[in-house]
Amino acid sequence: MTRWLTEDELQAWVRLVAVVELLPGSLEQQLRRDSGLSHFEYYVMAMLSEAPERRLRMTALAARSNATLSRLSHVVSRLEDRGLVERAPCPADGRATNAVLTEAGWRAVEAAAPGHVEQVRRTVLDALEPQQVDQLRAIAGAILDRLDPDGVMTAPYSRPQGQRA
Amino acid sequence: MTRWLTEDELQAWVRLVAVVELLPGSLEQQLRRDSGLSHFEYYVMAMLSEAPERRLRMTALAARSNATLSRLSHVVSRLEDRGLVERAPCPADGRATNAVLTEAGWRAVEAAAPGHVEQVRRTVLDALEPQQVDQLRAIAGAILDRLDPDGVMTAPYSRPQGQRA
DNA sequence: GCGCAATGGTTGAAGCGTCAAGTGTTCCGG
DNA sequence: CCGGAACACTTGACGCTTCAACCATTGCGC
Repeated sequence: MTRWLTEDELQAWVRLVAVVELLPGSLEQQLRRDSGLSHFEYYVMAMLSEAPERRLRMTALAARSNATLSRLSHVVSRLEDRGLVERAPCPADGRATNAVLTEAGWRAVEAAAPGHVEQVRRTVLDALEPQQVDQLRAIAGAILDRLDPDGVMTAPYSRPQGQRA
Repeated sequence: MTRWLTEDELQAWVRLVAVVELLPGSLEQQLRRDSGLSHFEYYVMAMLSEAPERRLRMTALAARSNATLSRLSHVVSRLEDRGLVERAPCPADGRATNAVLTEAGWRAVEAAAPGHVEQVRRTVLDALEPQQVDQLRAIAGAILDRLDPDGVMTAPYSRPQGQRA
């Protein structure tokens, strides 16, 4: 009783899978080469850089970056060793930990951002017509309603503000 | 001199990143739960199941699955341990190895396919209007021209044939 | 207040991917 | 043909993610 895919659906699907498979590697490669950061490390630090006080609780940071607390904890430990992030106990809740971007961390993000945005333009946005960008916004939005109904991952961007990618 | 992203571009980009980040996990989870296979294992075996004789040379298989030869070699070793795939030296070229799907491997793919297709429908295709599926096909195609100019990853599907995802 | 589940986070071992180095073929110039 | 370069992998060590177990703190029922 499986509803198999039509030819059109199959092609759309195969291409989407290929994009999903290839895009992370492309971003990863550029960032690692030019900034010595993994995409995940960059993303975590970018989230911190946009947060008030450049600090966020581990749980919030994990949600925004779609990571388990464990993964985040390990990564923050490594970033801490490199002096890019610091941990600070949360005064309001003794169980919680805040991750704080250091000055060096801020500079690292600032330095990495332009190259990253360039890469995004090169591989995605500049490949599309303006109307396709709109279509992509709608399509990705529709898919996200299924994948992430609460919009946890896009939360920081859901209310229009001037922010970098 | 960085061309920063416009509001529209930023939103499209943020959502695409979220999809790219979330979709693999969603597929992974369903497959692992229902079939005990990782998405990559499933994908490799699906490629084999569609190949003539259900066999492919390691290099070709690696290209189709966007993996390094090393990664593929490790994965094939594990699948071999589980009796789902076998290695056979290639008679035509002494350097080459063929990966062959076993009967058990074929049954595993057959068993996993319906659930996987269901998941694809649930999370992506059924979330979109028919015209959006067409748009997605064009958009993903345009991005792939940048990411994978030679169309290595979509090669098996470039010529229309009746095949499952 | 007291006990106990829930919350927030860390840790260590195991598994998978990557990278560098290695083995054995095949191709090819001379 | 003979030697070296290119090719098709394989292997082992290292790094990152996951998973399960763990500890400390907080909230809550009573």
